Amino acid sequence: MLTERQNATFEFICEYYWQHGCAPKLAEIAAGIGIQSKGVVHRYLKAIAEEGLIELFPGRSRGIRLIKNATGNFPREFNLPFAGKIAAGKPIEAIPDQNTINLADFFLGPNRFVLKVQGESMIEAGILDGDMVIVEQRDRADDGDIIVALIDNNEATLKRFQKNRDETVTLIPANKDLPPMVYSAERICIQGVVVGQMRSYGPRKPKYSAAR
Amino acid sequence: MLTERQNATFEFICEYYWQHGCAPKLAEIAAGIGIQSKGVVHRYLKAIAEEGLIELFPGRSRGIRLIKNATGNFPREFNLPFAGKIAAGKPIEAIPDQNTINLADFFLGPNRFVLKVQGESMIEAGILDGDMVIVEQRDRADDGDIIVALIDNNEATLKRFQKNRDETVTLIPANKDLPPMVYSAERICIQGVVVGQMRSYGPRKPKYSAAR
DNA sequence: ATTGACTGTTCTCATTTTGTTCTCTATAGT
DNA sequence: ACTATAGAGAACAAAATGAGAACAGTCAAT
Repeated sequence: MLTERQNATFEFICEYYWQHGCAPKLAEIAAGIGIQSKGVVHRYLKAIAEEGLIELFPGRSRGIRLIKNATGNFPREFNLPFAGKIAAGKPIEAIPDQNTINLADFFLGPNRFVLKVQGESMIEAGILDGDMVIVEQRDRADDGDIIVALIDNNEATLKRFQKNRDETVTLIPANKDLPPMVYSAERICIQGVVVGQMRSYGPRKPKYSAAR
Repeated sequence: MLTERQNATFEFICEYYWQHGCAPKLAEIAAGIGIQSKGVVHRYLKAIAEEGLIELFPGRSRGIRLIKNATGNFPREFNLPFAGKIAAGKPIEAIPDQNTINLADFFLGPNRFVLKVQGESMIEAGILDGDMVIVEQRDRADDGDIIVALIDNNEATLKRFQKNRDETVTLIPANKDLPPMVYSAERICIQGVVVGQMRSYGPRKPKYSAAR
């Protein structure tokens, strides 16, 4: 169990990590939690390491590695170089002031989960069989949103949503072969709204990690 | 675990790499991080190589290859809850032992960058106007791969790749309105292969104060 | 092939920074 | 009084940083 100051130290380290992408040095931690002595910081670090929250590399500068995250800190280092726009017939056009793209901003958010899509009902909206969709849990949607809906508390489906005036809703597939369906509002339970979509090509199959 | 200056060195290399398309030489790195000595730079390079972030080709000029991008130093979790499969007409089917999906495994990798797609030439492959594609830098591709190609060192394009017997290649759009194009192999320079694709719906319309 | 400029590699040396270990003091709470 | 927590600060060893010289391999031009 960490003491109050040890906890403050740990949170400072997490935040520093999040901002800088590397561990702070002792003097920085001291300044960050409002004390002068590096020696005291070192004492705290040993205690935190004892708890298993961090790992220390003795003697090394910034020799701290986070084992567990403080709540809510997203890794800022989840990004890829952003090369610009590609349009048919033109050279790749760089976009100034944006040379990396942060996938966290792109996908992460509260109350989101991932579903793997089976079937081709949304193929004309660019959602293919096997794609992943990121769904934000909500109980209402706007017209035109792609939603995950439960019909009669039984069938799940992925369709475009449209609310009608007469207390009915229409679920519209993006597939010429499938007709839009009209339901009375009570039969439809909105599970969430699709906020993102992703697909992985190539021999490398998407990996899943079991929950800890 | 990199030190502060080693990290600065590494970031400089990454930046230089994506800016110039090749690795910097030692003197350039030295100037870039604000020191005089090539020897010091070399010491840093060995340390970074030790961490597995770059690969060194001894003796060669600009003999540095990036293994990971600037942010892949330390492992962090990047997970979303994985709810299972959704297929039309069935309940959502949970997949045992796959409760979270790791976006890092899905998308991150060496020599990858992101392009924003303009135009609808790949629309039937589920790549829409405005989508992002993750491209892995490579100079060769297999038949059927979706590649980023440079035609006559000028035009960039995103097409499906097919190698023909007679030293030509065919670039095939996924759009009925556009014909496949045949080029002599010398005119085509493969920039990379699409390994992933993603799309973000929104940004969400201003939220009206919805009474839940 | 030979040359010379360039670039990477390997050293040594000096300096600064940083982590580590101490001792000492102070404050609360049982 | 005793103990646990907090903090200051000194002293020291080790790590990190940097300069620069000397050498060797690469590469392009003659």
